[in-house]
Amino acid sequence: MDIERDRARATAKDVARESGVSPSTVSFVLNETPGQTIPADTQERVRAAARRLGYTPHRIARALREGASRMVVLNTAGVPSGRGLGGFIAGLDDELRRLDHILLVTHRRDADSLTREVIQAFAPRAVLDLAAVFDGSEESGWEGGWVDGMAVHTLAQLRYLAERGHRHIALACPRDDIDERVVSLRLSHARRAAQSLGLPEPGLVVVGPSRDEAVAALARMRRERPSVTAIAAFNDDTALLALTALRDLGMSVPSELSVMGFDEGPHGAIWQPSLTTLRIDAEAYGRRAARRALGLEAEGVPSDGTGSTIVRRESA
Amino acid sequence: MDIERDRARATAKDVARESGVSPSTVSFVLNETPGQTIPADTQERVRAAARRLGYTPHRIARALREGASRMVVLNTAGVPSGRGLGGFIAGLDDELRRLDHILLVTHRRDADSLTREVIQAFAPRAVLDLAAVFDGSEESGWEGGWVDGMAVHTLAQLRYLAERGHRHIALACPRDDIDERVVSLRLSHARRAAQSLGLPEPGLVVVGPSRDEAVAALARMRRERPSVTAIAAFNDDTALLALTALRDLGMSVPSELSVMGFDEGPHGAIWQPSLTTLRIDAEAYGRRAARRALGLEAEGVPSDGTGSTIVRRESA
DNA sequence: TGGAGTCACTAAATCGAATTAGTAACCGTA
DNA sequence: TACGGTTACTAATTCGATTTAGTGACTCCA
Repeated sequence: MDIERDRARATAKDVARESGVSPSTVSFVLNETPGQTIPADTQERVRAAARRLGYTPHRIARALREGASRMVVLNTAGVPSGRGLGGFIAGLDDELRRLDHILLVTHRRDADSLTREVIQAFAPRAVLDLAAVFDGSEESGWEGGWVDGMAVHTLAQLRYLAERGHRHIALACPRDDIDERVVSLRLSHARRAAQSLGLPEPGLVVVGPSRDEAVAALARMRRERPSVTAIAAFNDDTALLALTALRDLGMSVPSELSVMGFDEGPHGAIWQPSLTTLRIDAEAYGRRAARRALGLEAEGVPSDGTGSTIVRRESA
Repeated sequence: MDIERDRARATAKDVARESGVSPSTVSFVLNETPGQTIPADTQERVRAAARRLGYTPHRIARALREGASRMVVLNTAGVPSGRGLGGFIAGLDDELRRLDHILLVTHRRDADSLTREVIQAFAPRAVLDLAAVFDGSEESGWEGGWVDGMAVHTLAQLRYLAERGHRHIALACPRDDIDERVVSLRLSHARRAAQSLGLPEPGLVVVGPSRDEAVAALARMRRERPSVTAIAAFNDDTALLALTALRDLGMSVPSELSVMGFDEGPHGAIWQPSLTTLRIDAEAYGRRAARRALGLEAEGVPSDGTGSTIVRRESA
């Protein structure tokens, strides 16, 4: 269980006493407060004392004074968890840590209550809500970030299929606990991508949530749009469900129909047939999101289409 | 991105002014401080003012005063994420919320640094580290909780196989990013379960991390322990990898070898052959863990073997 | 040599809630 | 009628870091 209690944690006052100055001076030295003139030897004395006592600022006290904790909350509710999200979180976490902030992740579906609660509770510097982001709309502050990256990645997915000769493509999207906004943003990206590739408007198949429903949906698609030769899935799990349904229908992949995943997950490699998909490296986007959340300039982070690679396997 | 800032949030002082009493009285009323005698009409005046102003206590200030935030941190690093974990978290979250605490989940692999950092930063009431819990050892404070539940569930898994006539069972465990301690605890549970069922000591197959390695491991098992007729996997993903490897080896499941998963995940149902597994309802354990973390009596939570059901499908 | 300006600091206020130590006013009773 | 006890509150302190407003001591230039 690991409850750890402060065993007489050192405060700024302790450091002050130890180094023979006032708490104010300790603060000035340790925070390198601009406009203060403190000689190098005093600074060294203070720093040494802080080190000796193992002083770490009490962040709650600091947060009370500053009016906000050095903390960013990310709510992932409703966003599928492929490798891309993992990378995004890793990048975000790492960059925030570098900026002396802490990332905390929540899984709440009801983003509203979560957001309000956490804000009330801890006054984080920022609350990032992935699902809200996918509203696609407007001034969410994420432009150029992961979301625009998603547009580029979606283009890469469709381009791969187009290059292999597919013109009539269907978009497979899930109906489970994934947030609708996320799905519809991906769809609009896909439509635009198809257009820019000179493909006809792609159709839509909703696979799931159950296996039977997936089978029914694909059978219907087969009847109503027999020209479709490839399926671009919303994510790997959707693709796998589609593969299962196609097998149930006795169709062979990829000879009769190709299937392509998105945001590589762990199961595609061991499926039968194995799943062709797109590996997304979202770490850089995570870093950028971190800087943006703190109101810093995001520098040196790629905003172009790099960061995704085709994982070519059997299904497409 | 959703940064929300306090737009002039009401403080206890505001409530005091509004209701014509002192901040102390406000605190007494709203916290129902024992030993204070405040007439009902005054109480009502204070509460009404609080309501009118939309007052919510500033939790950072409260945390500074109390020495700990009303918050519990759960680190899931290295624990596989089947449905069981999800349920555990849901139960934990819900119960903590009921107790006016907030749950925050982190994904850090290096639990140590995480723990230290978060404790320093926010002084949570408790930090739960699932991986550490699985050290299995001693006084972790979790006895009787999810971990002991795991022992019972493991027994249920092996019993199902035993009842279907299997005597020589191999335990399949993963070699990926799952914490070793978790794996070894499950193994010791499984050994004890086998013993209590009167089965011979079960063997061990390490499947993975790659498909090729899984194939090699199962081929070796086949050679060296041909009497084995069933595999009890560490979790669903391990089971699926084993199924894939067996297919690669041209073996048929379940006629030549049965495979059983653990802690039902989403993919087993759509696999070929579909995966027989165990569904774990860990929500009750989550609730119990919540109360325990806050030092309360855990009441009315099942500690016996209820809370898991066999999901019978094709593979075993 | 006196006034302005810098240096090297410190005292005190602040953030918001909780809590300890009081303090008037009243009530009963010895 | 004076004393103890309760009622209904309030003032002041605390948590720990940050920050504003100072304050002596010294330097420099006129």
